[in-house]
Amino acid sequence: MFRKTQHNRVFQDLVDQIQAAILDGRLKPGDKLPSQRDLVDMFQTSRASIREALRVLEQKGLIEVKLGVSGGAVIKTAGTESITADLTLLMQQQQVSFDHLAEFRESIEGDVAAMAALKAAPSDIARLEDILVQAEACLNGDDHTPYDFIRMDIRLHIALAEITGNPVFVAVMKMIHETVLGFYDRFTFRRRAVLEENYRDLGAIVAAVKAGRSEEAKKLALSHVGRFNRHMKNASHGPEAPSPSNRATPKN
Amino acid sequence: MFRKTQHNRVFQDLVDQIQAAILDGRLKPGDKLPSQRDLVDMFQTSRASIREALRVLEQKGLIEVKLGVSGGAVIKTAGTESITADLTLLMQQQQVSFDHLAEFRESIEGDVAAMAALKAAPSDIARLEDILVQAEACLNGDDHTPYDFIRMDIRLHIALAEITGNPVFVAVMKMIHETVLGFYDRFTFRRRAVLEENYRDLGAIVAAVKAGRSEEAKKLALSHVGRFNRHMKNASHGPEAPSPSNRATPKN
DNA sequence: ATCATACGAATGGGTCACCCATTTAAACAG
DNA sequence: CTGTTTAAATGGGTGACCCATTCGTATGAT
Repeated sequence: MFRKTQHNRVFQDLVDQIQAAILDGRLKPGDKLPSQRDLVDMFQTSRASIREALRVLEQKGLIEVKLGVSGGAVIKTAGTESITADLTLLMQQQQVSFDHLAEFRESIEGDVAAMAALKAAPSDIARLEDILVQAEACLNGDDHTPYDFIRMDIRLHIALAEITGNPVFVAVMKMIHETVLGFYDRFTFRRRAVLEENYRDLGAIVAAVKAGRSEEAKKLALSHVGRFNRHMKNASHGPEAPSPSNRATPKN
Repeated sequence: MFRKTQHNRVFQDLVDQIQAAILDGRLKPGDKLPSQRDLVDMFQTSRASIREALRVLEQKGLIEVKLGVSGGAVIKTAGTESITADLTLLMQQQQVSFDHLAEFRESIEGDVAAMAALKAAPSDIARLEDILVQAEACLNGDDHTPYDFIRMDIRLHIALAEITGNPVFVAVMKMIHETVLGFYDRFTFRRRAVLEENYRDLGAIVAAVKAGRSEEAKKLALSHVGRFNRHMKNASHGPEAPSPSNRATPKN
């Protein structure tokens, strides 16, 4: 039951030690780790092992490695990026279908909108309305690009999640929308009427949030998501079932 | 806009390629990657870079590396381990609190129970009832271990998610519960009355699912989760805010 | 023949001594 | 004072090498 002698690999020890230092607060975001060569001296190990450890910490999203003199590994501010990437990965592995995502969205977006309506501060409202303005620009601007409008749609939904103040909702929301984005390559909306309907939905949701009407926001978000999903379904006339495009996890 | 020459690090290219092969299905769980030295020949790179790539893939939970002759890197079955580890990490960084998780649970578990009530097949009911029997054994058996009962509680909730047929719910549910489990080291339930109340809740939920009463199942699940969260809150009388035990990411 | 032991090959883990590209700051020329 | 060059420190990368683990196989005693 006791662990075997030296059963830990060297790089794992390094990862544990550095991670513990970060979690204990001995290393704060923005702090810089010693150079790889100094770490070699400190830990009495080889540079390759040091680098494997840094690679793992980097992948975990705990540090960021920069090049050049006085570059090095700096402790990153905690964020939800890595977990979003991992969940996206899991979804791709498990062959999650668009219907699965749609069902999940319908379960969660209503609650998010309702919570946002209860918690929104004036600055939050301003941010939402700013996104609305940008969305309208994408809709009516000269360079009318449906893809940009969708980006704004997603930004608004994530903004709602951020208003809840709950990072779990933010992480899950980002994950869902980033994965959904993978479907747009095939089923991009080209009908302007659909986009306009979408825009009106967003405006109504923001108005309800602004007024603090949580139940109304919830109902609007639900019908919005439901209608969106139906449009996506109608747009999918392809031979096989929709599946996300096979790009690797982006920007990781 | 085009990426700079060789802007990718070598190990990142390797990670992307191998990961894409796994996600495409060209590499299936159980398959074994070539040996590190063969990969050196195939990719025309150094062994150190190969190993950094394998380390990252290992950390992502995509492969498992074994020692000895005819050891090597085997593709792992998709799992939620790495995601759970990441979420645990976030919680340790105090970015996610128990309250956040609790709020999220209350948002999602009701819908899961309702969907399960609508979709449950007789075999699903049998499985739920089997779990109930085991939970009762943990409660009344000679070796009365609260921890085992909690495991059964979690198994039942995950079983409900599986009945929905939606892998997104399953993944999210596993993630949440496995993370919540990290709190039990400090706030283990020792009062038998709480456990019994929990058990009655579960029985009622299963009964509602069996009868196909989705709304009733939803309400029961909501009150169950809400009461559970209140108990957890009351149990936390410690000086500081509840935070998961500081063990490193388990078995990763 | 059978079983136990010893050996050797292949593998991942680890180390060392290098070299290169990038980046910054100091030194220098105008 | 300004712009340019240069040197140093850093992370990225490579190849040769050794070690511990593991397993198949050969060897040998029974």
